[in-house]
Parts: sequence; structure tokens; C-alpha cells
Amino acid sequence: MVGGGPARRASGRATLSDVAAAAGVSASTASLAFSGAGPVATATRERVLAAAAALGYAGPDPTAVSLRRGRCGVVGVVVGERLRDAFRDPYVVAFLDGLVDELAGAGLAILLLPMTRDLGAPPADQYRTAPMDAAVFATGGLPGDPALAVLTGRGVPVVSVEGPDVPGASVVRVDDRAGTAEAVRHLVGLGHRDVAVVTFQWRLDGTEGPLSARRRAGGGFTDTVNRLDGVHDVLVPSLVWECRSNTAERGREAGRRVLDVPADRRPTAVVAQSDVLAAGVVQACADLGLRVPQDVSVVGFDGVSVPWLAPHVLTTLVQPVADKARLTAELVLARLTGEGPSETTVHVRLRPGTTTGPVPTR
Amino acid sequence: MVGGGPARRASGRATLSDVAAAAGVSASTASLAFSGAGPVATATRERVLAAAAALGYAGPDPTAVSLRRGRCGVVGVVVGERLRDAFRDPYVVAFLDGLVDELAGAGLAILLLPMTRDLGAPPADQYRTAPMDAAVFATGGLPGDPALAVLTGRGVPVVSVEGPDVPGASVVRVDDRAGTAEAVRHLVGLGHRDVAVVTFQWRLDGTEGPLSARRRAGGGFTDTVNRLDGVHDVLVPSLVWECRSNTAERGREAGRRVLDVPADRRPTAVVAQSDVLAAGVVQACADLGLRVPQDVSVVGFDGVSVPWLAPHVLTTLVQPVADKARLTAELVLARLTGEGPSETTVHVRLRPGTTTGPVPTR
DNA sequence: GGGGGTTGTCGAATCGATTCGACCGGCCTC
DNA sequence: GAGGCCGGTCGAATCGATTCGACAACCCCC
Repeated sequence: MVGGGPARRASGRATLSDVAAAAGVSASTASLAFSGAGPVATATRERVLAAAAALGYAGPDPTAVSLRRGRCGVVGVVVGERLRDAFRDPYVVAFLDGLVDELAGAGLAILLLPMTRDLGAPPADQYRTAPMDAAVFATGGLPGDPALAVLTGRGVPVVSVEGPDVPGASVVRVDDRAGTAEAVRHLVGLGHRDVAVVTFQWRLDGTEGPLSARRRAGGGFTDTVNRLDGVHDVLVPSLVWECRSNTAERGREAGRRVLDVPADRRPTAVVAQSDVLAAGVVQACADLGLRVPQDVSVVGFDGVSVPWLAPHVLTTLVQPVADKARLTAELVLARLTGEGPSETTVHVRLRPGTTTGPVPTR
Repeated sequence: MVGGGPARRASGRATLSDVAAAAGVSASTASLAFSGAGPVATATRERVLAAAAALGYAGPDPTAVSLRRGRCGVVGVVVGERLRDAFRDPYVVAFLDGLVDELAGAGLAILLLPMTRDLGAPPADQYRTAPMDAAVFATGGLPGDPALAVLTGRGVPVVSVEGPDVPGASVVRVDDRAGTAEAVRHLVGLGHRDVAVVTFQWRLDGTEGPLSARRRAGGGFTDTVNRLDGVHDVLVPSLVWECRSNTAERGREAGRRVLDVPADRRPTAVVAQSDVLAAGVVQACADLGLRVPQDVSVVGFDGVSVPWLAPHVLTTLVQPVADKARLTAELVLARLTGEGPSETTVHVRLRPGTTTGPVPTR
């Protein structure tokens, strides 16, 4: 068997060396022929390409290239708790859609990372073992999240959208607080004084119900906290109801619980922390025979279209979702070029709809 | 500077070699200390771990491990065209949620791959360059998709859910055809003879409207084709309307166009290829002042909850989404252990709701 | 015709880990 | 007391590519 030439590897597919050997050139030359960097004679290139075709070589192995370059072209995206719930929110989907688009334009692919449920438990293996050039907390996060520690420990730059807001992370801020305050002032202008708030989960422990002062003091998701602070900047809400997930279903339940009280003790307006929750509250109003906005005014947050609420048009705080996705992608790309953490802020805008009106006279 | 000891690399983070040097052991021993494979003296292990802590070494580099092992722990998931549209379908989200869960259990992370829009164009870079151990076409696919060719060319095993149905790919089949036929027989049993069909996109070119015989002959997505064939197994539909995306909005438009005709030429039942499209059709009925099911019966597909359709309960073909996700994950894992392509079938079940009833008398 | 520049090719180092085989003591056993 | 085994450690090969520096051949021009 002497002189049989270098045999194709027994295990698996052809490598660049196999191609080079078949073409009668060195591996370096074959690499040059493929990448186009450096001068290669036309005849040589063609010989290499022909050998590659014959051997079924489909280009360099991504993992090997990643190791060499020190970059794998993958960005981890941390989304809320369960995909099922997170993706039910049209706002999250729209943001992710924009982010995927922006990053794909830079040749980056997106790896889904489900958020750690239990802050005491170690994060999923993937946080330690999945290849990743950067990670984005797309739907907020908590500073104490162990997944965050794992990522920064690995040296993976983190970009967070409204938190976790920690040193070392780039942050896309939203002026939730000012926006929410504006919405509440809008209500106050309409005569409302008795306002209830329906919030996101404060922490990831499945709690639902009135938010206690004790729990509130324990710290929560940045966006949740800021939006609630925005309410307090204008007035003290009569009730704060925490939902265990950001779905219309939970919003509906919240609405039922908050509004199903005698009329003289019923809030005249509800401020929800998302359009999805607000839509649930509107449904609850229908369930309870309350008219919107004659009996109850409802305000949402996000500015996504909720067409099945028709004929209602939600009064809401519009987030510029495309801009936010673009800015987030820009922060990611900045980190990838070696720049340090930075931050940016997007602004929300009150868009009055048909779900808010003058306070009912009693 | 002789004898200064091996310095920490100037560029970037500590490596296993740095840790080994700091601990005064060889790289092999340090590796053993970390991985737990092979015997290491307790004292040695502690020295290594201490050195790692001191240097801020957070465990082996995932890319290097991937190269060595020949596996990176990432599964690509191809979802329809635009994320924004794909994720608006609760069925897709539920399936993905289940798939993520099942694969995460096996230590696998999920990489999002947007489906190629234009079959003539080359697929996105990510198909060639992203690290991936396997790929799943989660929402169907076309046999001629160039992305498919790129993946198989790379040697990435493909698992497809209802297509592309090509040699070499594992396939999760759904008995769409038999299921749809059963649903249509249900309608026929209620006296319906004039049935319209609202379908998914036949191909990814943004076309919308009546499906021409010519276009139909050109081949389409497996699920779309099978479900339409199921109708033909029972009767010839009076009209087949193709929607350019699987959203309630397009279903509503389809419903308007299909049903806004004089009563004597109006179909008495509409079979939609998804619950989302069906929900749109029900809305269209409301728009047109048609009662469901007294004037028009509507059948969906998937069996996801569409709570905002209340008080209607959609008559639909229920897909066992959790089982489907589990079976898909099993096919992926089988390919990862080196097994060849295989296939499996899931069955759908007709669940009568309140959106179908006896044919109206004229 | 020789010096300098260009072009094309190659060898070797490198990215950061894992793992096989070899080696060396020390302890047990016959 | 010698041989065998085992626990512990290390060196070197390997995974599949990229890239730098060296080198040979060739062309141009003076």
C-alpha cells in the first residue's frame, strides 16, 4: 500500500487537508484558495475547488474557524422564563424580530437562552457550554441572576435591555418612569384619583396578588420597578396587583380581582405594565359588565397592535420597537469590536386611545 | 527575564495552560482536575482549582471543547420566513417551547435560523458558518430550499417537521390528510356541500388570493399540500384561497374575500389550515354580519387555545403538540448518536366546537 | 546580467482544549 | 524479595482551520 496517497479520513467528512492533498498542494494554499486572502494562481485555485467538489468538502469547519478567530458569530439572547409565555407577547416578538434582523445583517446568529427560573439554582448548562460572542438580556433581568455571573465569568460581554443594570454590562434604558408618570398625569387630568396598577412579576417565583411593601422593598425587575415608580411620582396607587406572567389571561384575572368590588371602592382607572396585560383588564371589564372607558379607564404599555380588542384602541405608551432593536444591536456590535460597556436610552410616547376617559361621576 | 515563569497571556483571558502553569502542573493534569475524568490527587485538584479562581478562569473554552469533541451542543431551528409572523402563531410557539425544553434536557441549545425567503437566492451566511450539530425545520420547508442543500452539504443532519421530505432527512409526519378529510366528512355529515379552503402560503413569494391550478401543480409546502389533498379526498372545494402569511389578519382578509358574495353563491363552510387563520375567518364573519355557525361553519387546525374568540369554541383538528415536540427531539438525539435518518408520525384528532353546525337552509 | 520587486507556494506555529500511552513510585501478594 | 498492579502525573498527538515568515521563481529595468 506504499504510495497510495493520503487516504480520506476513516471517520467522517473531508477536511481542508484532505482537499489539499487531493489537489497536490499544501493546506496553507488550499486555505488561501478558499478564503480568497492572499495570491493564488488561477490554475491552482481551480484544482483545489475541483478536489473539494470531488471530496464533497463544503467549506471550512465553523468550529475550527471559531477557535482560530476567537469568535463564533453567535449571540445568546435571554428571554423570559418560559418561551411559551414570553413569545405570547407581541412586543417581545417584535423586538426579537428586529434584533434578529439587525444582527443577521452583521452575520450573527441568535441562540435562545431561557431565563433561569430559580435564582438560587445554578443556571442551565448552556450558559457555561454554548459558544457565544455576546449575550443580550432581551426582556429585562435581575442583577442577582446567576446566569449573569456565569456569562461575565466567561468573559462574554452582556448587553441588557432594561436590566440587569450592573457594572460591565451595556444597557439599553427606557424612560419607563417618565413615560408612566406622563400616562398617570393624563389620567389625573381626566379627574382620576383612584388608580390601580397591574404589574409584571416582581421576581421569578410565581407569586401573584397584591404586591406587599416587604416584597417591593426586596428589589425586582428594572422595568417593573421603574414603571411603578413612575406611578408614585404622580400619586399613590390604591392597589398594586402583581401578575405571575405577562399574558392576557393573567391580566384578565388581575382585572377581575382588582375591579370586582363595590362601585364606591372600585378604582376608576387601571395602569397595566404591558398592552397584553391591559388587554386582559379590558376583557375583565367586559366580564364584569363594566364599560370602558365610561366606568373604568385602562392604560397599557408598549404600543403593539392588539387588533382583537376592536373596537377599542388602547391608550398606551408606545415604545419605538424598531429603534430599540437597532440600538441594542449596535451595543452588541460595539462590544464585539472590543469597546467597553456603554448605554443608551429610548423614549416612550403617550398615545391616547379610546380606553381612557373622564372619571365617572358618583 | 529568565526564569520569570510563564506569563499570563497578554491578549485576553486565562487559559487552561495558564492555570496549569500557575498551579505547577501540566495541562493534562489540569484538564483532568476540571473534568473529573481520570485520577487526580485531592491536593493537586485543590491547587488547580485555587489557581483557576485566582486567575479568573471560568472553565474550558466552549469552542475549543467543541472542536475536540466534534460536537458543539447547538441545534439550529429553522422557523418560517419572518419571526414576527411565525411567532404570532400560538401553535408554533407552543411547539418551539416544547422542543427547547426537550433539547435543553439533553444539554442542547437552540439557534434560530430564519427561513430563506427567496428560493433562488443563496441562504443566509449563518447556514454555512454557524456551529451546529443538527438542524430542525420546525414549521415545514420546501425540498428545493437551498438552505437544506447547504446544511446537508456540511454534513449537518436534518430533522424536518412535515417537510422538506427528502432522502437523508428524518421526518416527523402528521396525518394532516386523513385528519382534514375527517373534518370535511364532519361538515358533509352536517349537510355542507359548498366548502371553501383557506390555506397557508403555497410557496414563499408573498402571493395571496385564489390558488391557481398552475401554481398548485408547481408543488408547495408539505403540510399545505397534504391538508388540501385531505379536502379533495372528500369533495372538491368551491374555492381555495391562499394567504401570504399565517396570521389572523390574513385569515380575516381571506374570510372577507371568500364570504362577501351573494348568499346563494356563498360557501356554507370554511376549512382553514390553522386556528389562527380560522380565528381570522370568524372575525370576518362578524365583519360581514354572518353568524357562526348558523350562516357559516368554520374549522381550524392545531388545537391551540384562542381565548379571545370567546364565546366561540373553534372546531379544530388537535395536534398533540407536546408529543410532537418530544418526538422531534428524539429524532434529533438519534441523529446525534450517529443513527441514520428515520421517521415517525403523529396523529391529529377532530375536536368539535361551536363553530360548526348544520348547513343553513336556503 | 544582476539587483529589486512581485507572485505563488509552503512549513510551522497557533487557537484551547482532551486523551492516549508511557512512566514512576509505592503497596500488596505470593 | 521480586513481580504485578494501581494511583498519579506528564508529554505528545489531535481536532480543523488560519496566517506569518521564508523561499523560490520570474519579470522588469537599468
